[in-house]
Amino acid sequence: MMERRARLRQSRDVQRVYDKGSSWRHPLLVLIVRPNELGYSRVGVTASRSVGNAVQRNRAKRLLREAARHLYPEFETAGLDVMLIARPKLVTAREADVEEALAKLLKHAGL
RNA sequence: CAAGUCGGCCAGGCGGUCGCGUCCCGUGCGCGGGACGAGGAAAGUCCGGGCUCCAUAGGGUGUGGUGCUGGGUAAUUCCAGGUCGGGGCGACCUGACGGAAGAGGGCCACAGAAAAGGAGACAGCCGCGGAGAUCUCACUUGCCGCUAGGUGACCCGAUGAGUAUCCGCGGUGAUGGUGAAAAGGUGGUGUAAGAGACCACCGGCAUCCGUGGUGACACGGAUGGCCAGGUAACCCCCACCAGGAGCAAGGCCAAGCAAUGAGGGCGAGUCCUUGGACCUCCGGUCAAGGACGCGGGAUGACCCGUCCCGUUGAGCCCCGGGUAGGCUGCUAGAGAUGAUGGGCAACCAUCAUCCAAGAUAGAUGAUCGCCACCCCGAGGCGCACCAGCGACCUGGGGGGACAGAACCCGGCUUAUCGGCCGACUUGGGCU
RNA sequence: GCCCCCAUCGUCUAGUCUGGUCUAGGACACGGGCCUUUCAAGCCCGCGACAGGGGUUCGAAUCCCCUUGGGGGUA
Repeated sequence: MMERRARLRQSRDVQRVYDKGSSWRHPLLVLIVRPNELGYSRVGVTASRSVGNAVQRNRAKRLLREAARHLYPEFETAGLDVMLIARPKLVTAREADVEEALAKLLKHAGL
């Protein structure tokens, strides 16, 4: 994943994004975005029980991180807190498909 | 060669590119380099322990667990060996059975006569008592007939017969049927009919003795009463074991609120002694101490007992406020590998060498190439009349499971594409 | 992560402790019929479940074990 400061790690940060952020959906994943005041962007990933067992949840989160790592330069300086939520179909997807889906969502979000 | 049994092992490999976590080194603080980085089940959380905190005079009653035997182990519901029962031709698998004649209670639906301490008579069989034929023969007699004979009446007599049958009383557990289960089996004696009522043999049980074994138990002998249903994964009895919670345990730091709280409610008292002050000087109020009682807490299931606190405030409930950040625990351990020795084995002892994940919105990933492995179908080549076969060659397509450490171990259970190795059994063939 | 609890017709439940009378009962829902001009209500009939597997027992929704799926608590 990216370096530590570019991750969303605190429970309160995640909760703030969930409460106040704007969301965009895709069959593979959901994107939630909220501006922060740090001058750089942070990314968090999550996968609920509905995605599958522990192996499948880890796999889903790794795919999301990998896609976010590749696209991070696109929005690094935008100063946003970004949450990526895995959906069940993500488990069977390829990394390139995930990256494409994330790019599409970021475009919709105006980045 | 075929079929099978048991045990062990692996969980594709190599190399690029881009990344992640921990530690170490260097640094121009931007970063660079190096080492290490999931499993056999990491899973389910079903057992057992370590570790941490809380508690810990004692006694009793419970609750939960275990249950052939002696070992192994830190410990177990685990493991290995033995014993017994069941299954299999066998290798082997599997189960527990402590106790139901050693305490007691409960339950055994339906069916069936009867379902549990010895009961019970539905049918059947038998005895006794009572009632009691049909029919046959003879006697008497009517009719028909020449005779032989036929047919009817009478209900006196005889026989089958006091029989069949019916009723009552009793005997019977052998037979039938019911059921998961009906109180040993076979043969005989016996009897009115029968019955372990008695006898012989067999099976099983109990007690005692002997031999072997640490023991469960096995083998042999004697005696006994003649035989005792199932269920304790129903209560229970016996023996043994178990204090409670869990790393979100626990410790430290920081931050923060009205700083264990400003509010509301509930909440257990009488007596005696002493003291001085006040009052309306009988007495009451106040302070200290004591007795009995009451309330609460600890003894983490309960009771007694013990200890502590409170009885103008212990404690409980409502309401309200704040933090949920960092460090530590955190990985060197019942540790791994090898050798030697002991033991049938599980396992143990000694020595040597080695250090091998520590994440915390939670690291071990993404992608590409090559080579192995498995499957599918195509072409060539070879064999073949065909069907087809092939361990050879060529180039394609597809597949690789179950699953992710979260304090750490030992087990169990469950999931799992496929592959390899070893030991053994049975059957067939060849030498 | 750890610790608990639960699972019965489409839904809510009774029965489970104390095994048999369970072919598993009830309510709502659903389907059909009667009634009504029609609808509703009412009456009658029907459909419909013991999460899965194994064991104990003559017999299991019930007792025991394993698995699966839900729910709750915990700084």
